[in-house]
Amino acid sequence: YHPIDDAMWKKGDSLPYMALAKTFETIESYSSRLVIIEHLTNLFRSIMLLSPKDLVMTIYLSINKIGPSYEAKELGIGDHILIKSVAESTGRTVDAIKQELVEVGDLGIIAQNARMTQPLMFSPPPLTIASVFKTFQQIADTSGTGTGSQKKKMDQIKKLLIACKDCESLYIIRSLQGKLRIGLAERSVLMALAKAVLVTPPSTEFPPKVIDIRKNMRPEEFEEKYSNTVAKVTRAYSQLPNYDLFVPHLCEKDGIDNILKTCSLNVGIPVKPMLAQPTTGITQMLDRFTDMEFTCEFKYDGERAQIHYLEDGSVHIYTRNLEDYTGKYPDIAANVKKFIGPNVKSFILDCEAVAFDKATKKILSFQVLSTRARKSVQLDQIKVPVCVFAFDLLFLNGKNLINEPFYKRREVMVENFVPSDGVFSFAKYANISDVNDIQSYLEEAVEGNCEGLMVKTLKEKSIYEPSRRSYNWLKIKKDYMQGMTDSLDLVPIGAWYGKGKRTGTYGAYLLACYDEDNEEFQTLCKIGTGFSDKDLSSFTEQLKPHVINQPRNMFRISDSIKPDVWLSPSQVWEVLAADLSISPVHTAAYGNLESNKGIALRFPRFIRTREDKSPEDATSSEQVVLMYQNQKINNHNSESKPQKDEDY
DNA sequence: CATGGCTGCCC
DNA sequence: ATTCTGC
DNA sequence: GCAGAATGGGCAGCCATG
Repeated sequence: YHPIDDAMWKKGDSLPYMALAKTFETIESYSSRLVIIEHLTNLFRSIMLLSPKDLVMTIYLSINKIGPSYEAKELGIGDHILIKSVAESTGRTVDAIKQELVEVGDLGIIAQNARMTQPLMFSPPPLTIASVFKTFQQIADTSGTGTGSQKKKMDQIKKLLIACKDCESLYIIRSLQGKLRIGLAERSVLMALAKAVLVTPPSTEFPPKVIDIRKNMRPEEFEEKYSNTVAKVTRAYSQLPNYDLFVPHLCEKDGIDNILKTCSLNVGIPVKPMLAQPTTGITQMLDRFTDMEFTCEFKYDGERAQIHYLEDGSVHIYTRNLEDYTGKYPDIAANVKKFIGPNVKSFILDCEAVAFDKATKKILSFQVLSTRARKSVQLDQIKVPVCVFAFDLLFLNGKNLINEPFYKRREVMVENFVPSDGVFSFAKYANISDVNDIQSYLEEAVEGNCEGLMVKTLKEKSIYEPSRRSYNWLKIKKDYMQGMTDSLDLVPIGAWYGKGKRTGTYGAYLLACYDEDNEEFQTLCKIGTGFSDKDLSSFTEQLKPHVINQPRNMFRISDSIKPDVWLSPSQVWEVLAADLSISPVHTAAYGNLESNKGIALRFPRFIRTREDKSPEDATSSEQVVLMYQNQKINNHNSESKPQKDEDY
């Protein structure tokens, strides 16, 4: 590939959106990530030479964002508005589009196949990367009640669609849906970016001296440089996850060499957080950490909070996905001075914010935390107080700690922060390695209203490096472990058509338990995970004969749940879940715990069919209530309080 | 001005 | 969040 | 083992509708 001669535009031309759309089309036709990355690399090489100003916008369009999470506005566009837009621009009804969606499984394909029927005085100019990106930003900026902002958004979408040629509408629609689904996500985009700057080094000359560095290099030599570059680039990005700032540094002369310095950690700018991989048992965990020292920590059920404290005393708080949630937690900001040691001037602390009952000094459930207001919260209006549980320290007093081993980071954290009742605490931990000790520690964690344990290496491979392996930590929850959580046996009574790679089969089902007293099926959850591809197609076949036109009278269903098809009860499926919650939409044990509310499953997944059971043998509503009441923590949040309190 | 649907984001 | 799948 | 793409419950906040 020659990045100048083979590009579909010339230096000085505006970068056509078609160049990106065609690259997406190619990428979509391959499943090998190596091939995918090579194609995107080539596009990036051309852009860096011919239209360098458009590189950042192209990256954003490739990862489906319009800016860094912590500052970008959202599109505020969903399937509803998109279907309406496609319907209007093709002169068809919303119902017709929805009907076709069942067969096609992809709104983008429908848009691509349709002829746009808007009358045009003259054909609009071709889309450019800049015009598409700008329109996306304008859509995000469109807001306001009574101003018809949704209509305005639809008009902007329709304008885009009319200007689309060829496969462009496919990717415009998918971008607006927030799902490109071409087998490319941020990690591969970063690898392609790294490869592009390596293969065709940024240069002030045009054409540059080096078009393809591989021509003067042995393949092994290139491969080594490449993996080195990827490591540096992804590392740098995780320290400065902002393409507006990061890309210019990368494209400087010697950008790669200096990238870790030019894109260093900054207090006030979020860091990509370390994440954890699920582990099915203690043995598996021990296998992963053979011959390494590790530590076990309670895994609290709250919200990840990366707390930044700047020298000027200001505080910023970011979520797991780098959203700015400072406005949600003014109480944490106000409390910082209560929990820092005397020498602390600035820090980045990795924590979990957990709902906390000050009276009983107990942790409250995630569901309670989620009722907290989220925007511009005033200190005196806080209804759900939180306690911060800190577990890692990434930065202190101007010093970057992410290259220190975990035991060291923890040491510095414990030295410099001060637990404060109901306000701040260290995540409880123990440096244990014996299987039985870990087992009982896990039980203790669950007893203490936690989800389970986090397991982390202390010395070897213990630096804070989300770029290399984003799942370098392990998590153990009791529901991952066989025999530690009761499963449920439930009946599919409805189904939804699958989308994307599940087109042609049902993609999700509505499950119910059986209420013996009323002889009715009551819904407990939808389910869409745990199925192998084979399961998906065989269930679709098996259940087809059981499709019914109307829900049976013996189905208790809330108005807000409308499956694409109803099913007569015919099978029983074993299902696992992490928790049970009070539900506004599901009808299991309706009114039993709270008036007008039922019970639902949290994180439901399919395990297997229960060939030995018939629908009436499914888990009963009574059993569901018992399971709810047996939870260590629930939303009534007290063992002493009777559960039934709806009438007094 | 209340309600309900849609969206984004948390898990 | 959980899970499956191709590489 | 990674990266990507299917899918879950449930909440606040925003906007249209009546």
